[in-house]
Amino acid sequence: MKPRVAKGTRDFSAHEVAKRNYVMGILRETFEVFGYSPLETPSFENLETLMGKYGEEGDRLIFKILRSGDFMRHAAIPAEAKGSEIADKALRYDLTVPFARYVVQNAGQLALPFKRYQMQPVWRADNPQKGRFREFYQCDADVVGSRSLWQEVELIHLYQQAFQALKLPVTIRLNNRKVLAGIAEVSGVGDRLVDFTVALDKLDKIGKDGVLSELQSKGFNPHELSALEPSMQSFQSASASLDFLRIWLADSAVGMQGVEELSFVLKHVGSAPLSIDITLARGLNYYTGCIMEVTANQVQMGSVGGGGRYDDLTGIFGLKDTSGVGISFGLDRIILCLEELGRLPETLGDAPVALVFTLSEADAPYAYDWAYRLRKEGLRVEFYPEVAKLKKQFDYAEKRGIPYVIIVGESEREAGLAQLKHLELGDQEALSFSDLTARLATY
RNA sequence: GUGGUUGUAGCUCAGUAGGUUAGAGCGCCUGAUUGUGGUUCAGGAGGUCGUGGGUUCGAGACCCAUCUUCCACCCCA
Repeated sequence: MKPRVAKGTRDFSAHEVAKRNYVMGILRETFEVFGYSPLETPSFENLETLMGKYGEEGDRLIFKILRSGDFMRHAAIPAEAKGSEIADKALRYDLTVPFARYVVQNAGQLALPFKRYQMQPVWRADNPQKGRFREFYQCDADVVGSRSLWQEVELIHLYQQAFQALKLPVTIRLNNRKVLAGIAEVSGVGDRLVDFTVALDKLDKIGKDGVLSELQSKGFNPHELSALEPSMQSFQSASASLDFLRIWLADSAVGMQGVEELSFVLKHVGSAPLSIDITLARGLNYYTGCIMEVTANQVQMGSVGGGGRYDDLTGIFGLKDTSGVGISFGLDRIILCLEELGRLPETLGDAPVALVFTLSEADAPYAYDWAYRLRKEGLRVEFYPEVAKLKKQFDYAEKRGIPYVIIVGESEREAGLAQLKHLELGDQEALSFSDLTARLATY
């Protein structure tokens, strides 16, 4: 059997972990600056906690975990066992639903509004593609217990500040589910909102004709199609699109509310790289108010983040009237974008600064003692544990990206010094312990 | 879940209309060089050709299944 990682998963080498830590560090810092506290939840939840929260498509992509022991014993008809009969747990699909579960479970203790951030892997049984994996990290910030639109403004600024710190130019696209509901309402297709939004969401990809023909195949009649057509135009500016919607949706209470919400956010969001996009729909069906999506400007990649407001999420777990709004960063895609643009810092080094050579069994204790003392000084030092040819030890240091080599042999031992050699420059010097420490500390 | 694509040495890849012991470059190991590498030279190790069936006198090449890679759809970070 050839060893390999499971489909859609990856190993992370030291270098890749360093990149991930760099991005997560910036995100953590930003989250905390904005007043969010960390939370971690289990890798898997009870199946019923997750099922039905992500739409029909989402249910299909949830990784289910077989019951332990004789997992067939609950199946009424073993030959036709249903997933829920032989599996009772599932890997988390996102961080939002486990968060909602946590909020409801601890409703009594939490001070509202409750703000949390969470950075953990999630799993989806999807087919892999560019920037798309079956195990990937999400980094979320959510707040529950406040209907204030200032939360939306704040989250947009959080996006702005985080991506600025990451040096990744992005565009935040903003829309509101209520606007979409309003459009459907005034067009007489309020009962088929989902079909409409799913098709509309593809406008930038398949064009107006593509959207129309998809709607047609879903059973929309010509009259309805022409009623919906105004939603597929492009606008000069955000204010122009809002002006248009105010007239078009005047007869729809929900639509007008959506327009007012958009214009409030727009008014207070200042210089953020924001664009109103009434074709933005997003699939997750728990969103009820504002929805947003972030795309990198110079990289061909799916979205690097998304989020929105959900009024009923905790309602599913029995806690009514608790509105929430949150955003998500796609860590893996962000790293891919930064790599493509060369925006990752070069000093992500994790390697030791020096490798102490072992020349012979007799020299080893003295050489090791140098490593021991340097480590007590807090220096990252590696000790070569075998007696080996110098060529081999040099090659090892080279391959690991270790800049300095320390050689302590018989003559150095007698002098109480060590040779410090810089691999790239090739220069070498016999130094005392304190001089050597000072040299490495300033590297 | 659907459609296409990929899989040969540690890595990148050759392998012609099915025909003896499957090749190259890089890397790796050993030596020239018993305390100073990166160059050079000489030698060497390493492959159940993704896996399982099938066709054939004969399969790395052809057929089927399955897994995997990448891409697209669906959907999404």
